[in-house]
Amino acid sequence: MENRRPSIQDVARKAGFSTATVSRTLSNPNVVSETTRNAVAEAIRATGYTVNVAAQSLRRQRTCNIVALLPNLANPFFSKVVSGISKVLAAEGYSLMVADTRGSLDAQKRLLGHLDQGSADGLILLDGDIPPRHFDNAQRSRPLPPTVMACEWIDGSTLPRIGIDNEHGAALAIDHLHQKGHSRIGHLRGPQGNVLTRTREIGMRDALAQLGLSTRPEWIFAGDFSFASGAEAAQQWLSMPDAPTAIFSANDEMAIGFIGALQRAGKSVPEDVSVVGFDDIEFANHVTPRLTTIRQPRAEIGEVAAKTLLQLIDGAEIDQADRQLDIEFVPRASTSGPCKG
Amino acid sequence: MENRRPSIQDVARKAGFSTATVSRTLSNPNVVSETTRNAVAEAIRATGYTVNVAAQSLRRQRTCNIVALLPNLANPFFSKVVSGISKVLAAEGYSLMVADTRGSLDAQKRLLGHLDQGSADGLILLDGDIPPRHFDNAQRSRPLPPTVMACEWIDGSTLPRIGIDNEHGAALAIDHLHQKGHSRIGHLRGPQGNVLTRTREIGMRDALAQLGLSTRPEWIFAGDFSFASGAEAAQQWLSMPDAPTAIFSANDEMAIGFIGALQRAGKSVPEDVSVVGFDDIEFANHVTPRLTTIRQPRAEIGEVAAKTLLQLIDGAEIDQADRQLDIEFVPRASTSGPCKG
DNA sequence: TCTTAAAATGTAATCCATTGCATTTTTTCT
DNA sequence: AGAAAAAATGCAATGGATTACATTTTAAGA
Repeated sequence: MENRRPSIQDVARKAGFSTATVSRTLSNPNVVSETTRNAVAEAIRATGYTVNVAAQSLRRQRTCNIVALLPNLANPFFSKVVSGISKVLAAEGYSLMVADTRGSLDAQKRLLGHLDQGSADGLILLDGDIPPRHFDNAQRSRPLPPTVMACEWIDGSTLPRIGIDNEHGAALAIDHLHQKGHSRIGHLRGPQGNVLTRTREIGMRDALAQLGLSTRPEWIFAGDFSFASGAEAAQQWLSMPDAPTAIFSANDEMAIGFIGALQRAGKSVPEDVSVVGFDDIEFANHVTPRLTTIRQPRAEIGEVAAKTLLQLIDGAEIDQADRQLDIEFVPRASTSGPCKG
Repeated sequence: MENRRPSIQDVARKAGFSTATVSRTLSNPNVVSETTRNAVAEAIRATGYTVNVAAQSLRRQRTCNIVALLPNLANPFFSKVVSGISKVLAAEGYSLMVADTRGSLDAQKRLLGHLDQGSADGLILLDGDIPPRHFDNAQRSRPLPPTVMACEWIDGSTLPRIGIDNEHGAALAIDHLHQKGHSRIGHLRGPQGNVLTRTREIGMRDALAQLGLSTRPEWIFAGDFSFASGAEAAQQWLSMPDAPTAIFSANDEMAIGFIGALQRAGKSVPEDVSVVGFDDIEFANHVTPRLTTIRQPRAEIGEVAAKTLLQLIDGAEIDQADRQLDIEFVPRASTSGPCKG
């Protein structure tokens, strides 16, 4: 009672050919005769053979696995990007392995092991907060596998990256608020040190300057991209004698947390304060008031990142090291002129 | 200029030992002498060696990969479950591969290939809508790898499953509405054919019956777990002469979509209609009104599923084929007595 | 010190598919 | 029909790590 999985040997024996021929039938059918092709197909059916991917990877020196490193799997922003990645990879016969970078230190270490172990043919990096030395070939004992960054990026790195023009996005938000008549504009920041936090804030300040406006230090609220941090900012806003009439939030979740907390305190949006978010997560279109925001093509970012990586793996040169996809300003109901209420 | 990655041979040569000893040093350090251990460690450092996982998998006949099949990666409900899975697996040295089951037919097929190819040591199934024949050993050419189901499940299958008592959850919602004084209670259903849809609806009907109540066919709104379908249901509700005063929604997203659409139509919740959701996704606590719902321990479901699978892989017998984790009723602001407004 | 057990290490087979090269078979052309 | 070219197939090495079994070294016991 043989109970191991059938190997290519079993198929070869049953079909009456060598393993070489069976292998060729599978990977390059048109070099074998039709008769053989049929015989092999039949033997495969009879044995229930499927290729052993470990052996295949070992011999071919590639795994057809791609690793995506992301800060937080549970975050709906990323999950849609990953969904786009997954779609493209699946279509090309690659499998996607995902790994949270924010786990225990131990997990973090094991994860970085993927960079060395040859467990993946390539890497998609969605977290800009990983120590850059891991990605600098000069400091590595072994060259980095093909890698692209998406959404976030590591400063100073020359890895290709796919994302959007965050400063432009911020400018769209500010211009809109200005057009609505606001001049007292505050900002709900992302986490310290994050590249998105930085560029969105810079974009905001530049846009304000362009319009001859400026913000005030106390109008910049600390946040970390979470609902809760938006709600905390709302408390500060409420206690402020001289609060801004409009807020540009570095992402939608904080904007929604902010609005929710204000509403619970008896304020209304946009009557008491206008709010613009960033990302256009699905939820933004279903809260009340519907959130004015900047749309990022999340699934597309994932798709383009995956395609770029596959090109890189195939040895192509990437012409555009910093590919910026189009964003869109989405006016909805969370903004109006100041002092309407 | 040798440019291939260092293998265990290179380490062995440099350390002056056989590959067997190097291998043992790595996988079972206490069977080699301390001197050797140090020499090997030094050689590893010098060469920059890391194990080749393909070769290791081939020889050991296991990959340390786990595949999770889920209907939709972009769904925030699942992403938190996956996050829990990922956490446990990472801690045990396993990698997680994720695959959307709802892609092209081609993708679907390739995905099911994971069941055969030995590309994974085990499988976590989060989608109850995969044709059962793929999971029935009697109909398969090869026995299924160790598999557990989480959240959803396949009817009639004997695979171990980790989830919650959905009927009980529904009953909690109904009891609450009844206590608030509602007797005209409607339901926002999940997608047709889904096991969660079915059990939650049954739970609702049973609970109503228990209370001597019943619902009406027109009070059962079709849905598919999306925001949009909740919003559509709201339109129907608005046009209804004899609408229910309370709605139990099969998940939070539909509940939120429903509430948002009502608010845009000038109605308010809970004054015009009370709403109870299901799941307690993070959003639920940040919308206005904050959503009364049934909390599922999403991360914990993922963790328990992963642990159970690892036990199964280690050959343990699973005593509880249907493990139900505790749920919690979370009263918030979207429910009140009827006709308050 | 000699014997025996225990510890440490080495040898070589094994896991399975792929592929360069050699060989055989078939086709084509004169 | 015979020679040359093309197509089909086979042989055997290869990828890298693991491990049963054999052998050597060290430690323990008498």
